[in-house]
Amino acid sequence: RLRKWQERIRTKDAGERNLQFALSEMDRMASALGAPRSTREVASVLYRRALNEDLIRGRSIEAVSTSCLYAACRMEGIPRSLDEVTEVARVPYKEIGRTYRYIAQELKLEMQPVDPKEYVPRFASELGVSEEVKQKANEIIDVSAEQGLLSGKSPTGFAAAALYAASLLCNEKKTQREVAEVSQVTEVTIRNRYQEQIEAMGLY
Amino acid sequence: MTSPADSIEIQNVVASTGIGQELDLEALADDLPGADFNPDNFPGLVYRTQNPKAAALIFRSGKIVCTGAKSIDDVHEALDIIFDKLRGLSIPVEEDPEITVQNIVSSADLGHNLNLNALAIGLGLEDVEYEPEQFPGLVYRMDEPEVVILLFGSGKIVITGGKQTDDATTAVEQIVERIENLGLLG
DNA sequence: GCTTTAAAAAGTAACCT
DNA sequence: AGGTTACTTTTTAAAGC
Repeated sequence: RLRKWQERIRTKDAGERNLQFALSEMDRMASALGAPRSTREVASVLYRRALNEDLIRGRSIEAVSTSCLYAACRMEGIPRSLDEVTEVARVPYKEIGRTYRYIAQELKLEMQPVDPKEYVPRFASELGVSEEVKQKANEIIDVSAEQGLLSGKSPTGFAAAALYAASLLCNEKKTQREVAEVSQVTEVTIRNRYQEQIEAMGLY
Repeated sequence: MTSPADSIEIQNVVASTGIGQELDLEALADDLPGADFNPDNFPGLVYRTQNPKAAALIFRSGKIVCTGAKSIDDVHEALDIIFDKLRGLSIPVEEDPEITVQNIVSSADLGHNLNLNALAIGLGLEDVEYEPEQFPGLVYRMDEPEVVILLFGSGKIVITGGKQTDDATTAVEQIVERIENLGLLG
């Protein structure tokens, strides 16, 4: 009886210690990603829910913490791509993706696909383009998505191409290389999405 | 009018069987030309047949997995070739070992582009996995028949996890009906 | 969970010319 | 800029770590 009681305390203490570690990890990554405090709070709520529903068994605290932060950014409408998250994480891309899908399913988060427009403000400010370019990029995204070009495409690449096209249309040209750098997408992908988008806009 | 069900093509059939006889894979690797055996990487010996094209994983226990065949008949033909090769090596093989089809992978074409974003919401986010950042296909798990369907923006789809030939047909009819009811097909 | 095998779908990426 | 190769997803059995 005493053993069980001691074990319970030990488990609870371990859980608390692990929770503190998870919270500090999420805080570290959120800082590195420049995510606001609200996002860290959402992420910590997700982690506590995962802990309460025993979703961490068989997975690393690192992977669950990282996935919660990735999900929280999306839920707050200020997504970080899996590539960006991987850069500040201590677990590989594939494991973050797999753990995120598991957590999202089990916690019934019913995550909507990321809207490429949600990447525009951040990429645009990193590129240092005007408000006009942002608006044009959003317009390009809406028009080409309505024409069915978005299905299956990476939201990051879609946003990157729209920003590249918008920078040309607004005479504030950014090179494909510059856009590729801030969006973590290859120039080949930007070129491919760009061609489809300007055709959709009737601008070729 | 051709229906999507008519576009179904079986792409791969996975089946398991066994010869009811323990095998010395090291010796078998030497006696079977073209056999790949790397016990450090994987416990099974890999043997490929050319006609029909298939790959067999042969285990020490005598159990065999056959994959890559384009039809159930091809699975039987490929395994018969392997059974005969083993017999030719003086390894006793039962007359007609039981062969169990474990998985059939098929492809089909719905004939219209799909708005995967709308489809994810329409089919129910709880039953759907659609993460275009990680993979361009929408993953839909169907209960009856119990198969997994991958749907792409082009309208092309993949049906996998079925054990019977008509699972794919039933699945395609079901998914077409669901998408039509959602007003998302063409 | 991982290792291996096959196959389709479409997107993205890496590498070479 | 283009082409090739290769990886992402799903399924499934096998024996063993």
